[in-house]
Amino acid sequence: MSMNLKELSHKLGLSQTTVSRALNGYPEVSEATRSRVQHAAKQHDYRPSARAKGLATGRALAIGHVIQTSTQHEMVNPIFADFIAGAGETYARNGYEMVLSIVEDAAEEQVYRALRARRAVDGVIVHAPRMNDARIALLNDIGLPFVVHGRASGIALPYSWLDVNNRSAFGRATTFLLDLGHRRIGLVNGLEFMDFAHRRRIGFTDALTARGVNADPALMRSGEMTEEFGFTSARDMLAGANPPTAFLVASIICGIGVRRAVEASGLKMGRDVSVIIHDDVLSYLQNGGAVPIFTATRSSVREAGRMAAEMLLHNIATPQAPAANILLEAALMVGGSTGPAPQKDTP
Amino acid sequence: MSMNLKELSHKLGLSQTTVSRALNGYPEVSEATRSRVQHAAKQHDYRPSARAKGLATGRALAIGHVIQTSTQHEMVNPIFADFIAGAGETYARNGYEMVLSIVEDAAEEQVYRALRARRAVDGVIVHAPRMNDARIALLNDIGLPFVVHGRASGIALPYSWLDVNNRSAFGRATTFLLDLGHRRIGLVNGLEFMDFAHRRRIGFTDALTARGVNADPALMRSGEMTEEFGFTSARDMLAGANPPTAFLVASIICGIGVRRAVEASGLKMGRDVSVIIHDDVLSYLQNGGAVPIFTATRSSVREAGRMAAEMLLHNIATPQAPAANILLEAALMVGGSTGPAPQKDTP
DNA sequence: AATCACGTTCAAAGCGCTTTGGATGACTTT
DNA sequence: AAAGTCATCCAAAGCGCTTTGAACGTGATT
Repeated sequence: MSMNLKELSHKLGLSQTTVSRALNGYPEVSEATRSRVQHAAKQHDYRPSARAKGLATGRALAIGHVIQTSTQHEMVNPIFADFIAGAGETYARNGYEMVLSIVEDAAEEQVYRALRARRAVDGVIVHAPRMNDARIALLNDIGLPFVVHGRASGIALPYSWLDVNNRSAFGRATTFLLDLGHRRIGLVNGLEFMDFAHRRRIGFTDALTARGVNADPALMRSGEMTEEFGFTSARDMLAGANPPTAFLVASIICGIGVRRAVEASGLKMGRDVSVIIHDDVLSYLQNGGAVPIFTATRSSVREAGRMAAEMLLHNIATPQAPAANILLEAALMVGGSTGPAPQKDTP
Repeated sequence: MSMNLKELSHKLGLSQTTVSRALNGYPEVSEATRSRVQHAAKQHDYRPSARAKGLATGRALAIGHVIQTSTQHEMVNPIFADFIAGAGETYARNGYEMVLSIVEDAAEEQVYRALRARRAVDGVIVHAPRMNDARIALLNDIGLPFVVHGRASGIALPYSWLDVNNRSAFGRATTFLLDLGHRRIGLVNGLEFMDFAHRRRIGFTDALTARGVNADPALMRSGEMTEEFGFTSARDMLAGANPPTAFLVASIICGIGVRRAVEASGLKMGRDVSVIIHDDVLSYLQNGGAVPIFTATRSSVREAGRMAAEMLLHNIATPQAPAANILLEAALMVGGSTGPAPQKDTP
């Protein structure tokens, strides 16, 4: 159907060398022939075969994203779609392809090795790093360029990452609640072997102790960040002896569950109970319209995808460059879900 | 780093031909040498270069997924992550790769042409078909195998698709509400140039007229299926002169917005207002735990991804086979969001 | 007029596989 | 003993590009 280099060059009465060079912008081609070639290429919709080009150049012109799905829950990370939407824009602009591997936790190492051995990609983005994540050493080992979305506490050697300042974000949110008079604050966190969740808890507890408030273990939950988890966590805490007047919640999805629990308890969010969520600015689950539903620490994951992809392409282009790091600060946006702590009934 | 065929065959004292054949399961190799080769390959972690193999065989061993993101809203289809999680499992089992292209609506045709011309993929899955979707003719034209997730009304020629029976699902849900005594039912639908949304409306209105109930245009909204859209649609309808006692809602995300509006109006979902959603069984946004939050028409989009991928691989393997179609019936699952219509105050 | 430099073009090798069309030797068959 | 079968193996061509090294013609230099 569509033509190849041989046919195109034949049709033009030129050698494959010249045509290839004309199209790839090499200087040793006269401007006259270059434009003649470009015209013909456009006209016949010629595009070099990705495989042949990759074979010849040794570069795959593709980036891998390996996404885990826990066997038990079949859970897909909800921020994933927006992250790759952002990254995909960067790839498209630079002539790269994005290849996705879905993999169960256990087989993950094999997938990275396979990507490398088959020369299927020029680099990978590491998603959802855990503490002491083994993938970082592995990728260093096999020499596959990578950028981590997040960080992995406990890893000594330098590596490229892009992360939100989770500690500071949750610290500021906690202080904000304290300023409103809240003293009993519930934390609805992600799984704490995930690095971001660990950092968020540190930010939370540090901010509490800085004000002389004790972090009550009964008010801290961690789990897979589903709506149901938000609901049951908040419901149980609210049913306790000394219930919280505020919640700090790891995601908008959890936050929706928390709201459901608050309302199921006959309370009103923003009046009886304050809620702050972390908002990744998911395109399909925006935090309200003009005025945010939830007060939130906010950082666009789509933008993170764009930037992480750019870092990676840069790493690939200049392999000798040192590891780069980007730490984004989340914005604390006030919405309708927070207010002053309700006055205690005085006897 | 990792070795190639030449090195491996040299190390074994065999020709490349024999090693290649041994690994690819051809019969003209003795069992003794075959196992010797397989051992050595495993030991040295040899895997054929994807590019070289693709070039030699003419097959890409990759499937393309082109996902749109409207320029205006930067909206990513929320069902997307789970669909490709399902499809990815199928690909992994069959040695295929998944390549993703993010594209703005306008440039879509170009992306398909490019995938074909560059021989980057052996086939594609078409997501989110619109009515009279132009992509179907295009793909037929350029001869790129494809399977549509959904259908496109108005297309004459046969093509492979896998779809949920949206008309029947929304028809049954409507009848269910009518049986509960509801007569004023609001429809919160997707954009109606999307084929699935169109079919759902037909199912809804047909079921109403079958019972002699008029479909009130004031009770039908269509838009991008965000939480905010669900909220504003329900809020406005509830504020009308003759408000609905029930809602039929296109997705769980919209449903969450509808619930917010119901509660903001001081009403209780399941008692004052009934709500039925369509539930795609998104892994990160499950419809409650043991007992569903929302009564729902339910069909797993992850399972759809698995099946669509299988259809496509089958189409590729046997190109002469006729177009295949799969129509899935959604399950109507009763949850806590529906109940009998409230009695009208009789004067 | 011979040499040099330069801009432009090309033939051919190579990337790492698969696959075609033999070769080789052992074992039967006649 | 010659011919035919069969199971194994191999050399080499080919997939569609990029890139090396050389050739060619033209105008400037000596």
